[in-house]
Amino acid sequence: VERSGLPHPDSDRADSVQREGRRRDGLLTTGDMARLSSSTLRTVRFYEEAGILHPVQRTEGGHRLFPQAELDKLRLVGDLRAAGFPLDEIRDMLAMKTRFASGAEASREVVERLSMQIDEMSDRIAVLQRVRHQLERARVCLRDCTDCRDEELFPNSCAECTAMTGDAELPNAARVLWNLGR
Amino acid sequence: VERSGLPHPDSDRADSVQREGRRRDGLLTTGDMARLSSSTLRTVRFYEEAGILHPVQRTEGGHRLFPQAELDKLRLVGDLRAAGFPLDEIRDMLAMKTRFASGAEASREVVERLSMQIDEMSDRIAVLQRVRHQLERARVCLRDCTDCRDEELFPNSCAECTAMTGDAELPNAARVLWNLGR
DNA sequence: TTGCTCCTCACGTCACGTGAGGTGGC
DNA sequence: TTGCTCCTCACGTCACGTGAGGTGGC
Repeated sequence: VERSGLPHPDSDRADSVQREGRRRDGLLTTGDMARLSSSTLRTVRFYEEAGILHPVQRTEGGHRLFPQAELDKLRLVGDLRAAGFPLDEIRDMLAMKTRFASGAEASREVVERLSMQIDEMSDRIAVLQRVRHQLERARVCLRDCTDCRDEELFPNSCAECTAMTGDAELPNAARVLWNLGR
Repeated sequence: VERSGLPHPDSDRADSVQREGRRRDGLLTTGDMARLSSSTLRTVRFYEEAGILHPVQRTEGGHRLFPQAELDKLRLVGDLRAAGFPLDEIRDMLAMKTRFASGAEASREVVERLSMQIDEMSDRIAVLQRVRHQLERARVCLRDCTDCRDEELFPNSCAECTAMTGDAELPNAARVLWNLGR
């Protein structure tokens, strides 16, 4: 399996300058890129093919060599992918600055784009929190059944059990997981 | 385009009993399922093929008919998919109760599974919050450039600008989006 | 010289989207 | 009878995973 190790702490910049890149010219191999971004060799190559990463050069043997800035980019892309943004949008965003003639204009556009993405992320976080809360409520309901000694009701008639009927607002997850109708 | 309308509010159970399903026998068509779960016809069919949804019957013409409980299931599956869980895991979870002989045992297993999923979700929420915070910090940095009137530095030498060098802790997103090296 | 690393195809996977062309049901 | 709804293939898509078979570089 082609995999990378070690998570990358966003902190400790000082000695990471020493550790990042084992080559004396400061360039990074595909493997360095993968390890230092917690991604994979395949992902680095795929992102190059997708026009997102650009090696500064290749060795005679065809090995890619990347500058440090490409590692920073890869880390950002990884974060944005984890946030759920598609590669097309990410690529477009990375090229934004070059599309405008003045710093003021570029800044306005990039800031607006960032605002939209921040809002999207807030929406996604809210969805996750809502679903998590539903699972938490379901867990509370079903924990009561840990003491169940009933051999009559159990598999198919749990809906008639007092443990279930007691609570008026049964969360949907509990109803579905416990095969209560309705 | 085969799409469904209207988001489903998790609340108002009372009148949804009337609105859900336009048929007098209380059964739901594929289209009803899609609309009432904010998914699509394709998704409903795909979930049946995947062994997750089960129509109670088909009409002579081959139209699927689902009971209300399958709509509840579809809604839960939609929530869990939005939360990032793979279908295999969801299917397995939906079948959990049937795999145990006693209610106590089933409860313990389901509760433990829910706990793991809740923890996973908390991790994902934490990641999203971290990335969102990074984008927010980048936005603050780059907003300063909205007043940029410099025609010398702009596209390529922003790294030398006092607006950038002033702040020691430039977030990675700002460095990458503004093409500052390092 | 020996490994470990990196290379290029190329097919597989997951969860659907997107038509094409045809029938059903109130 | 006219639409709108639903049907079944079947190929496409996105972001990689996963080998197979071969070479590079300290």
